Amino acid sequence: MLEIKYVRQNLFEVRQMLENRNDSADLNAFEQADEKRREILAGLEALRHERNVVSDEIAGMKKNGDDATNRIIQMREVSAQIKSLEAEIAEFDEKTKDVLIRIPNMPHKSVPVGKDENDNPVLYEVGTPAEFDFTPQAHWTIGEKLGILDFERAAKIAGARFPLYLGAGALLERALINFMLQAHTTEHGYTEVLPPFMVNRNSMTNTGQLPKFEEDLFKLENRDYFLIPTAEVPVTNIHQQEILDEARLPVKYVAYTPCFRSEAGSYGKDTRGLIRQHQFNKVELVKFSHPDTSYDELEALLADAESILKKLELPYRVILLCTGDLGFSAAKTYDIEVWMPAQNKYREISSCSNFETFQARRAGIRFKGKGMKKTDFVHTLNGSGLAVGRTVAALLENCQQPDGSVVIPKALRPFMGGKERITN
RNA sequence: GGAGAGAUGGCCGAGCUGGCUGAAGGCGCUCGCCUGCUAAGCGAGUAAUUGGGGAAACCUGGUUCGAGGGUUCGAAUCCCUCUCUCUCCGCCA
Repeated sequence: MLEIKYVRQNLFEVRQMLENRNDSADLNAFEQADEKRREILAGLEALRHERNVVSDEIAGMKKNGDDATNRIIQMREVSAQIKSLEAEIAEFDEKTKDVLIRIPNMPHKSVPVGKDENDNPVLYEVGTPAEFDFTPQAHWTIGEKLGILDFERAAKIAGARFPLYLGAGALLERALINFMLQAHTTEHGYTEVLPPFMVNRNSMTNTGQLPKFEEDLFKLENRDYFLIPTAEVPVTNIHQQEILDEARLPVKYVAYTPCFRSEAGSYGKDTRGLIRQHQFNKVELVKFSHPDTSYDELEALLADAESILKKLELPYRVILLCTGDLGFSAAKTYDIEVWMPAQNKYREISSCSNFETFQARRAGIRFKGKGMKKTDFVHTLNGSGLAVGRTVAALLENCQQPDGSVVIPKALRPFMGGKERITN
């Protein structure tokens, strides 16, 4: 959420931002309701002041045994007025909040203006896609032939867009999770957490999934719980409504969780394979940073995520999301895209973002340090480190052999019980 | 599922026969004093949020004692609803 004062005083900039993001938040409704609200508030506060003063007077009179009946009668009227003004102001309050909570974050100055994903600049490429002297197979073909992925049976169990890993496939998924957690905890200084996989409405609102994107989420019936679409939600909410000690910053967490997404509106996209599933595993990095250093932290976060791909020797590139492709809550986002030989293109495998104070303001996550008179909002950041299912897909495709087997990258072998290759 | 207890400031914890309590006391923290160093000791200060005035120091209004509603001139304190936590019993991993 943007600060209400900021929106009030920078209507032009906010309007421009909405245009750059192709967003339709109703600023006019905000402007009107906000003005009306402030107008009423002035009168309301004066009346409240009167009530407070006279109530004290009445207390004094009663203490002295004086008759306070007149004042009490007079205050009855004031109280009634306060009550009606409060009802009135609540209406406009709700209207302003309703718009405010649907306004996306302001992009960082370094974010290029652009219409959609085609305008995302490629920053750099790492590694060279391997040359195959045979036609590389899609990962789902490789997986099914090796008997480690079974989408048909998964569909019987749950439906389309669910994975079923078997044997070495299940082991591979688990090994990758451990491998990533190991790297981030021991080499990059993150603290491992294992959070709830369902959260309440409030937590979803804090991180920005709600109220705008409810249709993307799985919700439990008859209970106000949602399945998490990313560990960002529970982990960022660890510190909601807290005031952190400045000396503790940055606070860094890494969490493995499954992620659940309805994928509403993506019918026909990536219908085969592990790329787009209703349920997938992800290792997520989350940081609570001092505002002054949050963009350094973003670079470091990106590097932490990249390091996994480097260790796995998978070719990838890094792109910068333009305004038209930027997520609702993010001020700046780097996507890491891994090379997929069968598709002959790069596919997103990680998304690393700085949310600045957008989520912190919604969630009430602040910090205070020595010499600070007031608290300040932290900057929250997060990034996939990495999406595990997509890593499996990339690994199967990039490491496939002419005979249909898959060679396991050296760095991963200790997590696979020493296994060097997946064969039939 | 049944029966109880509770939710107060960074933390612990009073208050809860309505007004002088934005909130005692302690811990922690900050500043000063003292001490050869450390520890101890002494003194002062220390909630958040939002509006107005001021260059600033600061002055000043409103709101906030889990959330929402009600009673009242006035509520942390009384009433109702909800959420969460804890204890005991039952059941179940």
